[in-house]
Amino acid sequence: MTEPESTRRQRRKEARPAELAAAALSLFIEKGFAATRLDEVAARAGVSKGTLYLYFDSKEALFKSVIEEGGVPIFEEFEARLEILGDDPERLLREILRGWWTKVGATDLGGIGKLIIAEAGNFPEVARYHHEAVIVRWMTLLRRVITLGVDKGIFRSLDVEPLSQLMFFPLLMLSVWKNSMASCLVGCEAPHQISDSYFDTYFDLIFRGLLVAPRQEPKE
Amino acid sequence: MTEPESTRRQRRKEARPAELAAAALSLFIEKGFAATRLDEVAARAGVSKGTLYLYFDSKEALFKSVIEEGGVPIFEEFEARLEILGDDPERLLREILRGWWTKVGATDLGGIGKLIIAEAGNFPEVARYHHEAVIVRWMTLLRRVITLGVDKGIFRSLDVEPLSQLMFFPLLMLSVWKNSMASCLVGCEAPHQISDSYFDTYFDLIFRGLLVAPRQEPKE
DNA sequence: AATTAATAACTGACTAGTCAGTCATTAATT
DNA sequence: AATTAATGACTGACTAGTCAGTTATTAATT
Repeated sequence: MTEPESTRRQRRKEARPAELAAAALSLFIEKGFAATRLDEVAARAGVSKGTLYLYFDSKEALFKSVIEEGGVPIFEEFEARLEILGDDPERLLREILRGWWTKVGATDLGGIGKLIIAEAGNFPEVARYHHEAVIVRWMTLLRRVITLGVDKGIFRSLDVEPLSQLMFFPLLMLSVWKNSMASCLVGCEAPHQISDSYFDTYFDLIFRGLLVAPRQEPKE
Repeated sequence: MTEPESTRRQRRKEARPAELAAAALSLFIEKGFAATRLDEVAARAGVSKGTLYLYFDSKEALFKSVIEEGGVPIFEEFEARLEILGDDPERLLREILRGWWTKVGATDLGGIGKLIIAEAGNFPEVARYHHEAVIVRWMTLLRRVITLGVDKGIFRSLDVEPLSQLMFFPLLMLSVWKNSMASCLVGCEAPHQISDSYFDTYFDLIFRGLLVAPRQEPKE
């Protein structure tokens, strides 16, 4: 009668790949590809290293798999939901930006951004894939909505390419920050942490910069 | 008569540390800490690995040195130059943002940002040092100038903390991007590269969002 | 229902290769 | 001649990847 469940080995062929991928993703984000030990990945997934090699051919294959599984499904799901919204550009734009944050930026998937940034030099083809399959598609969505707003005369006629990047970068940077610096600054006295009013100020600033006729702010 | 200079070994005690640090910085930025080989650092600096160990105690000491040398002097130099400017907040703000870009973001030093992001998980104390010694000081400068503008009634009275981050993040992200994704997207067809009008649109957007009374844009 | 045989998921000790760090030797400088 | 900067072969610790063996599970037999 010695810990019947927890110590006995389990056979769960279906669940292993996803569990291993999740463990690998979190460790790759924490430590980077090269500094991550496969023994540690296996341990975090609750299996031995040998099991890892039943499901993935090599460390690099594991890395590629983690990148390729993450990001794409979420984008496609989000894109599908967006279709049914109207054609109010400001509403759509807020929806996309908030949507990216809640579905990606604020979740574990946000760490993929940091990971890609860190490993692009070592895995250019993986970075290119992620760029094509995820980043470009989100940016294209943004550009379409911004162009819609410009055509309708609601948004100012600025250069759409840099504009979409300027919309996105504060969110992306925040997500990257949370997955790198944030965890090592715990306990550091408050200033220069990300405050709650970040999003309010973000939307205020960009929409005032973007709209032809911004709403008046309340008199003081 | 076989290449007298290039093959003969040189003794240049003074120049070695800086040359080794520069070689290490560029490789750490390209590949990350763990994936960088000390033989490669030494080769790039034109010496052997043994020489590296004459000037640095360990790989980690080399890393710390590279981070601690880079960034701080530039900030202090810039801060000193800024004193002699007037007290026009908009001009000062443009000067700081442009100054950061030309002195840091667009140079090799910009890569330190990417490096810190990538390695913060493995070297939290180094990340904390860089945060305190560089990031916080630039942000404090920004906040001081923004507060000055708000007090003078030139800038809108928004929350200064997120505002300074929102000013800075598009530049930081651009710098990080150039040191990670950019190099692996060469030859990728034009869209989603960073265009020349990025800065124009950046300043346009943030100052229209920031100023109480933005300049009128030219009639169409 | 109980026993036995067959399957394959899982394990971890092992191998082969890599790389941070050392040190005996070489050669430039004083 | 003495000093010391520079070298690169060497070592030992570490880890990606392997594989012979173990055990949970399922199927067949009694």
